[in-house]
Amino acid sequence: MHRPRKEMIAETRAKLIAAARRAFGTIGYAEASMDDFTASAGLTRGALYHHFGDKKGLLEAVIAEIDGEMAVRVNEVASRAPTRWQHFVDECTTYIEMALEPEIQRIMFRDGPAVLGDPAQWSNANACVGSMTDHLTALQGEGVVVPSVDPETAARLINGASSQAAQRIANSDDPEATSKIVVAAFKQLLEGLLRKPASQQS
Amino acid sequence: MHRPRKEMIAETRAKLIAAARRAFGTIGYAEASMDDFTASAGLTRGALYHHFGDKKGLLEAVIAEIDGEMAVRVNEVASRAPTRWQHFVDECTTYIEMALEPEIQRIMFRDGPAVLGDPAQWSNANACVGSMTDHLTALQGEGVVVPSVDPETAARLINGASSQAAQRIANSDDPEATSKIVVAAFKQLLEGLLRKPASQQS
DNA sequence: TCAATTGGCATACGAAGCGTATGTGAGTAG
DNA sequence: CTACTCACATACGCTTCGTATGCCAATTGA
Repeated sequence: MHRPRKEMIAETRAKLIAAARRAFGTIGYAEASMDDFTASAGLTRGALYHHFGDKKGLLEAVIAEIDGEMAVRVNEVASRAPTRWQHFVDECTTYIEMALEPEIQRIMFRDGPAVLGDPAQWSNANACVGSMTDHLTALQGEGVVVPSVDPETAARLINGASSQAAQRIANSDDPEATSKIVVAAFKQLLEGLLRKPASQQS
Repeated sequence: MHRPRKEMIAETRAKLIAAARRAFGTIGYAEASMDDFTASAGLTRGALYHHFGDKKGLLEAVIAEIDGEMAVRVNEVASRAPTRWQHFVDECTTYIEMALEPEIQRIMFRDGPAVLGDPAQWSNANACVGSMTDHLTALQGEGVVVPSVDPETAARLINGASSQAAQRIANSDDPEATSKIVVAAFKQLLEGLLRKPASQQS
């Protein structure tokens, strides 16, 4: 039998990622003891070092997994929507909603950048921004969005605003009410990208 | 003599903050050994714990200092400018320029949020956002900015976009050229806040 | 001026946590 | 069946952190 072997290895990797994800998402990367969360997966640090090199390597793996999940969720919501612009806006607001989840917020927007540096430089995790960039490019082709902005740049800026939006909602006393206010402001900013019907440039 | 005593204490605090600021700004908060950088100031961890409680407390002090400096610099640039809207835009771009400095980027936008949490909740360091909020409020009063957005929320979102803008420029191969592209996209987003002359809403 | 006291800062100690070097046993190939 | 590979555990030393304790200069009050 060749399979059981490979399957066990894959399972070990998966268990480590799952355990680390739980730890990173709750108590945070810095506070998460490798001894503790590997033990919670029924393993030791030996397995961790073997598969991921070090703690940062494991974080990268966790981030890649989450990024993949986020991309799927964004695309699901994005698929339905009357216009492409609406599609794009939905994508952004979905992004904000996901960033509300403590695990995503902590790992993707807080500890991740602190430990691994600028997310734009992450080799494995940029599916969401890539999707937004594609839509902006298409919208420019359709004449909906002003042609002067660089799509990827705009996507990154929007990404930054989304992160702040999510934090503001999450830390609010009244998330429901705050959400309305924040999303409204966010959409208002997005309108800056739209080509205005009559006049132009200020 | 009552002064020398107080002066020595203040000097000790200042030396600790300066040493920590240097360490945090270069190698980063996590990698900065308290033994090392206190020694570089001719002191020990004893002084650090006495004055700041712990490493995080010292980081807070460093952040408060930097925030104060940033507020001064923003206000300097802000003072001259023909219109209030231009004033506001200049404020934002100055903010981006400051975020380009490695020390500020690392401490204020990377390690700070990772260690202390959402910057919006920092009690001592919010001068810059406060200033932007004030200007947005005034601009709404003048009818320049759409009345529907919450000023502080907008300021926070812009802040997030600024941070991303700075990172994008800083990590670029050609910062000069990238800067133009990024700032252009940033300003475009800001225009979403402007009340349009003729039509409205899309 | 001199004792008592405060408090600023250093030293000493214990507890984790991390990374590496090494060991071991199960699977695999020739 | 033997030798090798490799997934993973164990063991060790180093660094770092937090606290408990000690010391000495500066201040205070008589």
